[in-house]
Amino acid sequence: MDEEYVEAVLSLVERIPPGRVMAYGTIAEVVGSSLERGGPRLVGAVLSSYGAAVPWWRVVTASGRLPPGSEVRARRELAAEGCPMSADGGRVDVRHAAWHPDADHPT
DNA sequence: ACCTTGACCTTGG
DNA sequence: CCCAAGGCCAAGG
Repeated sequence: MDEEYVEAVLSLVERIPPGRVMAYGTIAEVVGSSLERGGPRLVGAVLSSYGAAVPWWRVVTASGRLPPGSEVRARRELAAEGCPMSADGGRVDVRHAAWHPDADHPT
């Protein structure tokens, strides 16, 4: 696993504002556009192994599902941040919570 | 070098 | 809305 790629992913995840989320695939696109490699699955692998120190719960699947195995934890964190969720709280309302670094463009 | 696995994504039933 | 199939890229056995 490339140190460079891992760092790129982790630093991006750290930039996701509280209450907002980013999909694995979106991260793969952003990071991949500069490093020219990787895909959604690789992003997942990175967070799974090295994501403990970053707000990994702000990364969800394209359909708003929470990371398998850590759903309870993620759900609690997101709720505390006021992230828009489905009524049952099992999924994130991606339509309203999705965040993209370019959209956060500085003035 | 080949095959299997995985915190994925999209499309079709 | 849920489930299954194919495509995807890289890591591990």
